[in-house]
Amino acid sequence: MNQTRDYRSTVFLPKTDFPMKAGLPQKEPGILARWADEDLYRRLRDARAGREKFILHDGPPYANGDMHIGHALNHILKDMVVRTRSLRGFDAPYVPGWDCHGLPIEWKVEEEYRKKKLNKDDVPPREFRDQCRAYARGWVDVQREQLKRLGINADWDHPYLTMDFAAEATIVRELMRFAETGQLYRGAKPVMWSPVEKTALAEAEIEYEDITSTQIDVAFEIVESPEADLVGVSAVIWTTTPWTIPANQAIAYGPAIDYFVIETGGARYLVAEPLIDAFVARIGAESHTVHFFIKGAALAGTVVRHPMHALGGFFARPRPMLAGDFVTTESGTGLVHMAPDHGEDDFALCKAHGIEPVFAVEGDGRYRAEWLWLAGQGSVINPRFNAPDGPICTALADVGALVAASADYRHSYPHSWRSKAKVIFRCTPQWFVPMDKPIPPILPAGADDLDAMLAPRTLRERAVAAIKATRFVPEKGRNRIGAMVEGRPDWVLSRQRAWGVPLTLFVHRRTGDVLVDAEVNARIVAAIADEGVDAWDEARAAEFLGSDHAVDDYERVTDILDVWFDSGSTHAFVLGSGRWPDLARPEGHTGPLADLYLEGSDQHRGWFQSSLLESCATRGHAPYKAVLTHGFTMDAKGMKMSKSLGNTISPIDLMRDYGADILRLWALSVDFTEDHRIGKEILAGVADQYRKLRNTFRYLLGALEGFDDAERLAPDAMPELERYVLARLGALDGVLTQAVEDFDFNTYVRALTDFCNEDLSAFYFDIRKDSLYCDAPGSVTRRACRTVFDTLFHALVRYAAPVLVFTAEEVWGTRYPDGGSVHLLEWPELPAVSVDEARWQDLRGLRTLVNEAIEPLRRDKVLGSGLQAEVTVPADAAPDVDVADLAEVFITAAVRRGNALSVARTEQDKCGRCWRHLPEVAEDGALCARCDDVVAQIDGVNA
RNA sequence: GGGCCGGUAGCUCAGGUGGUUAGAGCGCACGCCUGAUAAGCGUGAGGUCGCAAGUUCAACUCUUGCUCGGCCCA
Repeated sequence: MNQTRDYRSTVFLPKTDFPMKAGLPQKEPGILARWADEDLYRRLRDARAGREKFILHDGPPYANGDMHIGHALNHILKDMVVRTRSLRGFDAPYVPGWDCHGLPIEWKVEEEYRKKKLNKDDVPPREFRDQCRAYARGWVDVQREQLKRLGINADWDHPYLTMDFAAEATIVRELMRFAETGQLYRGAKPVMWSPVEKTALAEAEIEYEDITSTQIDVAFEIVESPEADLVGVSAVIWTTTPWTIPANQAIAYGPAIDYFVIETGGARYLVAEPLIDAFVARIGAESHTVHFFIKGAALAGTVVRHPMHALGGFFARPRPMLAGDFVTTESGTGLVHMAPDHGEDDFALCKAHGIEPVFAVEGDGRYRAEWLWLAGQGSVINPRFNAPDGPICTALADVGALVAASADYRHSYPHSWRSKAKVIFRCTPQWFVPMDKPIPPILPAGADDLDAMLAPRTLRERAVAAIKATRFVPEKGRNRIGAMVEGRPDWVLSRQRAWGVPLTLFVHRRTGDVLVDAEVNARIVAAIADEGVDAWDEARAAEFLGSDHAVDDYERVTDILDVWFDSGSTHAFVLGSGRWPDLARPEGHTGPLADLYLEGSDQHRGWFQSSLLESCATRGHAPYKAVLTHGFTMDAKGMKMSKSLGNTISPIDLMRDYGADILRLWALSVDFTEDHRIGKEILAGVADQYRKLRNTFRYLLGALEGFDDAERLAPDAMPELERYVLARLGALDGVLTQAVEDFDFNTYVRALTDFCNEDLSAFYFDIRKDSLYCDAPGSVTRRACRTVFDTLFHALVRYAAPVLVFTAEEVWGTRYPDGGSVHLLEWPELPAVSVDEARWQDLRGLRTLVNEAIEPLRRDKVLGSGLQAEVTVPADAAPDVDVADLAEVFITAAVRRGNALSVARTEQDKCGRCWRHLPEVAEDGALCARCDDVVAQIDGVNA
């Protein structure tokens, strides 16, 4: 026994096959394949059958292009929501969907035609739509695989597509609800119109870019006025859209603005006072004289004539000067030319004075063939058409009305985001949903007259009320969508395109009324459910109208619906149709069908709003109980990602390089409610965090090797350290539970990692190494420790499962190879323990002080390991704790009490097995009493 | 140009209704251990809280302006 023996083989070291290095990119696909084989999604549905539902309704991404970082973030968050609710015991189904109709896809297909030198107009519409359908289908399949790779647990085999025939039929049915309740009207309004795509565009389809335009000053001769001195003077307007002059019908002035008549070069001009200098500079005059002042309000009743009045007809009509509160003196002349066809203010002001639009510009941007000036010419967005030497300016100059013209005005101008071409405001007949028209109330069963009186009267009022009733996370979303809904104009539903759901309406040719006939509508819906939107064909009109209506009496509307109407109806065809039994609400359910909509903050104007309006109009309430919004992902410097800047980061690349679990951990670590960043350094940090979590599991797995139930101890029988750790776990559980409730995932992840770092790795694991490695397997401390490890394992693997979906499965499978999927488990139930946490906090504070005191001795090479330190603590520190227990918690040799905190190197010899320095150890390398017993046992067994 | 939101250590984030030397984790530096080892432990250094005024006895926290960035809109 005098020989030093190597006791390594007698120490119970952690033992596991769970590798330290994850190799996620290689490992994850195999786990995905297993989930697919086992149909994990369906198994989870079965496991939660009958439970309370939590329904997240997936907003449909557009089926065009590869998954980008925004898609990845959005779907990871959705998956986290669904998985955490499922873990909490809810039945939380996840039916993914795609938005398939609309201009971008149509445009791509047209582009393919152009490449083949084909003209879209030569292709039969049906064939064209088939191509669009195939194109959308292709991207659905691509995106589905990319999203699956993120580990999203969804019903991938049964997604919803807005181009499914059943979906198209439901959208049509929803439109009919609007018609039935009088919430549709055909009006003429200036809408954003793209002459290139020949269609009206939604605001979402517009982008603004700086361009240089021609600016012109045009003189309109005053021919009548209550102010006699004004007759013969030229009212000067300034514009950057010369092409609108041929549609001019009035001039607006600001009633509060001061105007002057000035004279230069023999002509007299009416101009707003603050703008005189700029005007004079534009016309290049050397000098001018001021004649007289006139207040804007005094211009009422003044009439001018169009510079081209000699053309007769439309141009010969008098142009009134009208008061407009939108007129400012920021630029121009303080007089604004009014073309009701081509401006919102213009339209409204002229309408108020009985001046109607004239529809002079056709869809392709040319003037109508019979228009007296510029007939058949255009396009109006062509810079040369508007140029100082173009046809408009030339004609104006010829009649002496062009006072100034230069092609040098820089400003921001709307463009079609698809074609990048300039768009114009243009009056066209369009279909609208009125925001402020009184509509019949939708009342719950049992409502009385008072309820009816108090019910919101208009769609806008309904929407505002619904916003009040909705939970917003974060709360600021309520303010944002609320302001938009309160200020938004009527909803333009119609588009003059081919790829979309038709407005399946018949309009009476004489009365202009929309036909509302339940039988006709039923025939239309049935046909579209069978054949898709192609069924809305002129040849079928008689069939749809049936015997009650004469085909010749009705005009079949050929417009298609704004795609926002499609997506705004998803709640109807996904949640309300019964086609997805998992999403069915129990009998008698009222109110919103979705618990949650979760999208980027841009959707306040998009899907959140279109869904809100659609549902309020047809059901009287929002389709969702809560709305969760996330910000946008920026690059490492906080700048937005764009192809042109070359700073885009692809989630597909990240999964290849790091693995989906790293991407998920990133998404769930940042404050997604704000804009947030991603970059190399950030991902490196996330990867470090991941390794720490992984090693925590690895250590637990290793330490739990061979653990069985017989070893288990009740908390009451455990040392206080164990009960303290269980209490810490309980506190963590509370934080995580609340974080799930609040959708506060960054707190969730941080609480989890902090616990693993601070409470486990740096504290509990470190302290219990001695017991775990060296105590006899049957010892109370070791059994208590392993029992707590088991509890920790079961809790942590569940907490981690919604975040690190692949790693948690790997962890679970390592311990329970036949234990099924970790993702079928529910939230852990923890033993109830009570300890004085404050006392432990003090003790840990003392532990830190001890460590600080040890450090100088280490530096001076007096000692290395803390086990060589003999610590004196003040007598009043932790008075109720035994010094032996203090030594254990501090991981030092003996602790004794004295006056002040001090540390010295121990005199005791080191046990050859547990390396502790104890008085009973006869010499360095000999055994302490505890180890002597354990080794004897082991030798006995092996003998 | 307008509305809304945001800018706290290298990174990710905490910092009720203004009040002692602004915190955590990670990273980093230095050290320890070599029986979690491409791991574990300890100590430490890092912040004029975007900038500038103002209110106040006192502001990261309130007000205004500016700046940078973002979303939406024109």
